[in-house]
Amino acid sequence: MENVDLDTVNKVKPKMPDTTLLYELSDFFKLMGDSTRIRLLWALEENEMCVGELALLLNMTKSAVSHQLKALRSAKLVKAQKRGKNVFYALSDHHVRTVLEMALEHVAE
Amino acid sequence: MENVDLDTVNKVKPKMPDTTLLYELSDFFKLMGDSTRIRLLWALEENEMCVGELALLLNMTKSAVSHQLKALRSAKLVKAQKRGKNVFYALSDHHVRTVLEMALEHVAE
DNA sequence: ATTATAGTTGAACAACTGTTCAACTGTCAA
DNA sequence: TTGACAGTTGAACAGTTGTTCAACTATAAT
Repeated sequence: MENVDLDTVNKVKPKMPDTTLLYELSDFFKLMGDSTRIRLLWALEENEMCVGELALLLNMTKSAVSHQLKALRSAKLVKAQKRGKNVFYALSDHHVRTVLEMALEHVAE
Repeated sequence: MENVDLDTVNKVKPKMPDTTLLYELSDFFKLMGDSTRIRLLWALEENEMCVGELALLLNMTKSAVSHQLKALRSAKLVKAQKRGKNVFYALSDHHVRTVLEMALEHVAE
């Protein structure tokens, strides 16, 4: 004897996005849900930088930075370019900028 | 003998947002970075619903749903209203809608 | 060739996260 | 008041995550 409105549930059910899409969506947000990665993205929005510069800027080890850059890279949020001994990273998509600004607006209110 | 451009680092450093803001920002994304919570938000965008309905819709226990709703509630993303034996949840802010659609656009490309 | 630096990688570890379970509160109906 | 149902809560557990460490590759300079 459940006290739920089945009509409501059945009305909403077909409007839910595809499961695959939902996972991609939450994976995207998961990637942003870490202060280190957010800082990396923010920094790269200002300037392309190599791993050592990013490490210095964020006061972290190169290893830690490299690990996080790898995550951002496999999500295609940043791209890497090797020049000499250095690997320079840059935003691959300025869609990211919009989302960041959007969220900042939400948070800052 | 570090091979980094200190000028770049020093130029970017003051442009980085305040630490507190960065944490709020990543906390916000962290909250979205879970498929259950995303689905809850999506569902509530269609209709306010009680815990039992949400549990049915998402095929989860009421307990699990309740736990996640609590997280969303303390972040002020949803609001609760008790009516009789039921507790109805609704989006407290349709800023959320914009961010979701924004991100969806990014993911869906 | 040798050495030093830049960056990457994988394993290990601690910290955190989401779900389950069981016990609980509060509300309605009989 | 008793019973049934809606929802909440905290502890426990497994799975995941981020950083560290040490070993590694690759490039440049001497």
